[in-house]
Amino acid sequence: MTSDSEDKMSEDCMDSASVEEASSIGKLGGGGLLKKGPWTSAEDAILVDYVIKHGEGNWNTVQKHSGLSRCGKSCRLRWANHLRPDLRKGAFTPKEERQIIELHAKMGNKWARMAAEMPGRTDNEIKNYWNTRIKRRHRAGLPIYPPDISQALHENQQCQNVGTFPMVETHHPDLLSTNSFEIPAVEFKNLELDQQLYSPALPDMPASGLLAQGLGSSHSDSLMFSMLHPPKRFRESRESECLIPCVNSSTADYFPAFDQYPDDGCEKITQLSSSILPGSHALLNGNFSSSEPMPWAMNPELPSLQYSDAQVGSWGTGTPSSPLPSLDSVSTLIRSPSTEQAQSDSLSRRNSGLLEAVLYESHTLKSSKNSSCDLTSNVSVVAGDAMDSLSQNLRETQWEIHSDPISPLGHSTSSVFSECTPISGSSFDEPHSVEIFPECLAKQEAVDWVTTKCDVNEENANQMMFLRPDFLLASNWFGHSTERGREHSVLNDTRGTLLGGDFNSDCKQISTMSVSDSSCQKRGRGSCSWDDMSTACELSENL
DNA sequence: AACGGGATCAACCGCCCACAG
DNA sequence: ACTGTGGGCGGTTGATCCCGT
Repeated sequence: MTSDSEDKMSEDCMDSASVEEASSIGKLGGGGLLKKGPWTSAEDAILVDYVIKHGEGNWNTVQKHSGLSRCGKSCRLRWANHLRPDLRKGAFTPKEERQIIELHAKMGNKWARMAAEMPGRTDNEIKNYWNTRIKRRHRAGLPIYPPDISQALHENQQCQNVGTFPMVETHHPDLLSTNSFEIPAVEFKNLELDQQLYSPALPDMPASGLLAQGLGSSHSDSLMFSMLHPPKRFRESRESECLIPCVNSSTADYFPAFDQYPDDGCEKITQLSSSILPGSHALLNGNFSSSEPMPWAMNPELPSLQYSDAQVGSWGTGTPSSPLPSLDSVSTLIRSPSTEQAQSDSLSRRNSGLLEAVLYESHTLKSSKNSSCDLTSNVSVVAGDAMDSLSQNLRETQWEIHSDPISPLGHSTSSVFSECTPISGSSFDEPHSVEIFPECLAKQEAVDWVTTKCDVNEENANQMMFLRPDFLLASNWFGHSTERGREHSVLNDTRGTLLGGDFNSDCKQISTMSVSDSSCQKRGRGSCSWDDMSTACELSENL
């Protein structure tokens, strides 16, 4: 449908006021005016009935076949976001929250693709969650991504370069479609990293992500924006079906290594998650967080992927006020200089353009701290090496800045760097560390287990209920509490009842514990969200 | 109890792409 | 090659909820 046609269709969707008026005068139904606004249980039932009989698709025929006075798009959305029997309703679990952040670091604002990685979750849910989280973090002066995410990402950047795993996108369509930022897999073969832990996902860096998230220094803004803002959107869904082997599969499917740690709780998850974060937004987004609120993290109006020129400029220029940390403090812990040198030796000029900007950024960052660093100044480098160099810089940067134990990915970090993790008091990124004590992890696992069980049951319930003959008659199946216009799943409420109290309690408890014992080097997630934990930590500190 | 502001989320909007004719 | 249609996507809006004062 063309924009015009769709616009026309949208126009056909009259506003709520019109709906009420029309309803009162009997104009609804039969293909006349189309209703807008909140869906009623009856409408849901009609739509479900239609889908059962006709299947998904042909949404514009819903009105004709079912008499539902909704435009096709509205029907599709309602089905996809609320009525699908396989939906997982309810709050995101800590595990899911983590996954969202990781996926966003990897994909950017590709909500649909992210949703595809999270069975039962909708793009809308994820988008809302993310936007809310971003607002919160901005307001709190926190970076978008936990430092560990970025660090893990950089770690993985190299690990995946090993290129032994064929999974996931090896070339992001955005990149391929927009510029020369193609990173030949062969370029990674020379890299040596024996991080078995890591999965091999190759960088999946949407142009928009790379671009807006951080490569955009004031210097590179103009350069890369022109390069990376191709047609506004690049069709990804279908390509993803090819590139992502397990669309709509479980996390374990997408990240096969999960299968190895079915019971290890979030630690394994974080370990694994670190492996799925190839160069991406986080690369240049959240990983610059330091123990102080970043200026660029203070602008609450900027979209998640956008930073002011001043912000990004400060990265590249390495001004005295720049939050950039020491770059070389831990490089040897990560990879031997010889390895890096060897990679540098493999530089070529095949890839330029964006990569130049990447490397330039990398170089600038590093040189800002240590002008004697022998990082190559050649801005025309192999993509792999460019990213590697940048990764190295950022990793080092983060290592020094974020020796804090707060990050949920601390496990992965610690696992990667073993016992070398410096002890730090706190960080303002995740304002205060929420360290995972063994008992905390146990709680996390317990919560996850309960959540999982509930979800399973919920899904089963959905599926079974969906098959019940009285399903369509029982509009309350949806658990709609029309009170005050909101809809709540009965199941969700039940789950919330089951989890809510203890969950929150655990969060505060964990936060208190971690604040009180910053020497603990075990880092990772608690049983609550980062933001919740951050908030709890703040409260703890205030107390 | 009333109020205000932030948080949340369902729904919509505008744009775009794939595909069939 | 062109056009129309179906459908998907990301961004935005607005209603409601929640919580602190």
